[in-house]
Amino acid sequence: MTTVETDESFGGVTPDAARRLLLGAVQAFAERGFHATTTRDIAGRAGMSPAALYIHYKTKEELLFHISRVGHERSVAVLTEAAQGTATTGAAEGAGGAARGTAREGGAGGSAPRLARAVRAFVRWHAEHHTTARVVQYELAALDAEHYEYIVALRRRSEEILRGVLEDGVATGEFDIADIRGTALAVMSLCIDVARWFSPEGRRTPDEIGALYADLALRMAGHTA
Amino acid sequence: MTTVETDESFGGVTPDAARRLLLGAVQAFAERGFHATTTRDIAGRAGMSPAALYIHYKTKEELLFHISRVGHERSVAVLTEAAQGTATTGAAEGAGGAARGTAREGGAGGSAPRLARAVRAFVRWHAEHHTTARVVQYELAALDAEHYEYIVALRRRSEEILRGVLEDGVATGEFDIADIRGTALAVMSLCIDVARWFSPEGRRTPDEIGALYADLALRMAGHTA
DNA sequence: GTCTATAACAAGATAGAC
DNA sequence: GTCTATCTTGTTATAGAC
Repeated sequence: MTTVETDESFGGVTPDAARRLLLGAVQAFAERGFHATTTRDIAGRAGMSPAALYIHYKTKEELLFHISRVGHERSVAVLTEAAQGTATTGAAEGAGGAARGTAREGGAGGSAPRLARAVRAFVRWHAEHHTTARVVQYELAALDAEHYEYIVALRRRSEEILRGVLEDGVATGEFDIADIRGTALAVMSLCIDVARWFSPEGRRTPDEIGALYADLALRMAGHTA
Repeated sequence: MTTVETDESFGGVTPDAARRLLLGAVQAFAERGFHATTTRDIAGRAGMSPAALYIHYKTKEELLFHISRVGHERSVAVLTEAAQGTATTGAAEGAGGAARGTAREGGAGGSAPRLARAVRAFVRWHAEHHTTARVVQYELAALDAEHYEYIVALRRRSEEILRGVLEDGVATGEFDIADIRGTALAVMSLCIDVARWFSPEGRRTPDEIGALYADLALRMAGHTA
């Protein structure tokens, strides 16, 4: 519980040494930031000499990119799954988009429970994986141009998913929102910032925060229970 | 308008060279982060040699502390002033605290307009001074222990002010909030994160974002117009 | 108060033995 | 695949002339 986040996100990475380096880098980057972290520190945490790092990753930046990529993919996956119900945003899916806009209210597929589930899951992820999330959210500037573009594309996906839920809810009359895009950004922003301030020593569990934030998001969306 | 933020926050700093260094440091820290910024870069932006920096500041960290301190003081002042009405939070003021809790609704001193004003002003500040705000909010970890404590104390002030407004509103029945502390933190978090994503090139002005966020905060507070 | 020059050191990354 | 040793570069901060 108060354990220092083992982070199963990188469980599939092989060989073993590469995974240990990734884990060490996540912790170091989260604690000190990318630029303040030395390759010696990372290698040390992985129980290796500085030189061994370069067998698995070409540069320190590549290590950061790897973390960012996996982290973003996980959080997008969590959000996507939780936001499922009637339909997600257009571009993200091939078939099944026809159901979008069907004025069906309430039920597991209703926009309100979809929004609540999405926010709760997204917030939970950011709290539970706050170490990874911090790196993922606040060290983007250290990526090189090409890698940065790749990550930004993933981030757009998250925004679109959330915006899709809000749009659906407005269409079905469940939500009352004047500025859908602005509200979607605000909700995203609220969730993301959890990574900045969350501490396992704090007085709330990730799920409690998720539940609170789901309620706040529904209020922001003008959902009248 | 699209000007690169002249930042009048540091207008009073003398001598002139010290102010130019502060301004250069803010820009550099915001663009690249504290650790990735070199003293050569800062001095260069101020039109000086690297050595000249050390006449005005003992270390690079001292420069960061100065920025953080002034920035936090400004944002707390902005929030305090905007949140004024009936009363602010207890500790913050000596006399006048007696009015707190007076079940008076509506008007300029009502909790709803106070919350709206506070959020709008706080958000505006974070957008307009996004360069300074970014440094102030995201480079705290680079401060040494003593300076860090000093800044954290200032931050607590902001939280207390906002929480005070929510408490007053619940007391007067203007707001409907189950978890006041959590909601206050969420509203703060929402405002602060503006510094991360705001861009002068974006489609909204600082005041427009402030207005949107004021509305969102009222919704989060369960304010029923 | 500012400069040029430099001390003192730490960083990322590589070479070559094992 | 990992190590020790090292190259190369760039960093903070200081010394001493002007």
